[in-house]
Amino acid sequence: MQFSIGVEYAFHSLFYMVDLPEHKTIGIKDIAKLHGITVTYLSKIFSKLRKAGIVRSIAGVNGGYELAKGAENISFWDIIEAIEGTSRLFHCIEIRKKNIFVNDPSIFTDKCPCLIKVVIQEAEDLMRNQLKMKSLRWLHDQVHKDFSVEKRKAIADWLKDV
Amino acid sequence: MQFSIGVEYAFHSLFYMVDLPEHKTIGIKDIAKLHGITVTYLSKIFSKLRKAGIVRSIAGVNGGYELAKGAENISFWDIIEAIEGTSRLFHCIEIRKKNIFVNDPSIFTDKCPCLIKVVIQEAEDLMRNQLKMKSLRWLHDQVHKDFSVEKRKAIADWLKDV
DNA sequence: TCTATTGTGGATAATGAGTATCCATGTTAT
DNA sequence: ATAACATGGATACTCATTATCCACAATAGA
Repeated sequence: MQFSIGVEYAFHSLFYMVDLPEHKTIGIKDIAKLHGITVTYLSKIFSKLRKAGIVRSIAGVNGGYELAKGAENISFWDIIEAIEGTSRLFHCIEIRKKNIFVNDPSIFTDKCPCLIKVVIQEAEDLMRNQLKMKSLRWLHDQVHKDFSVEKRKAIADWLKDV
Repeated sequence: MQFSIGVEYAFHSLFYMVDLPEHKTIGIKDIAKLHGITVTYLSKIFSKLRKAGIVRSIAGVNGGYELAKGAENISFWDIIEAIEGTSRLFHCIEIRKKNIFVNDPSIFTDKCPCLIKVVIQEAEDLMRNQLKMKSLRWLHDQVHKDFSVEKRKAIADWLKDV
């Protein structure tokens, strides 16, 4: 039970896009090369990010992607939910409906929703809310603080040429 | 990205075992019939619960399963971890290692562990801790509070005969 | 207008985890 | 001894994820 690899690709792709100069886009081709994966595969991931309103696409020559809103308004959970979808960790499929006590409805009248589901979803919400509090901007600033001058320059140069 | 169905089978199986009289065991066969699944499949789930120290097995005639400790000492998370394992939601496979900046090690010297992983794991820990606070006993008492006298009797009678 | 560049989406295959069953084996009360 | 019970190996089926190829649409610049 893990997040898909697409979440990691999304995080690391978006991380570099924070430094993109205003009105400059970056092509899928360049990010795919950066990660060593194919263009068409990464495009599926960016398709999800686009539908979630995290990035914006510009078609045609010199087109590409840019962040659809400020990095401070893109949370960790926004990115995860864009890739993983909105489904819950515990999806009660009501196996109780099949159990032997069901034959007598007067005896088997559980309250719905199932309490197990409620408890697990409440715990899940704690996690989600924590992830909603950390933004892509925060991640970017924390990480860049520890980058050397040379590394920041290397990234900036690379972004200039793509 | 969801918990496996085994988690639900485990919860609903253990729920009935709380009412089991002292030193009385229940056979896999009866629980499997209750849920409408095969004995061998449910035995895989109970094998995990046994290895996690949640239930204890007695082989041979009149054998079966019983809780290995008090229901108040079995948390929601204990049950989930027994079935799902201990792996984390976000397992950073370090795609950065493949990226183009790696060719120059003096430039690419990220601190490990990856900050993305740290943040997600901290959020996950909030969820885990919340699930560690709710016990099987608590679930049992909350649900039984709302059960009718007839239903409680039906369950008790069923447990007496298995 | 033509063309090279860039994103979009359908079709498809490979992989791997989860779901599920059957059967052989070991243990134990009667 | 035997019937009842758990255990573990082998196997197959299903399904989401991972991944690629290709045809198509959009667009900037020659």
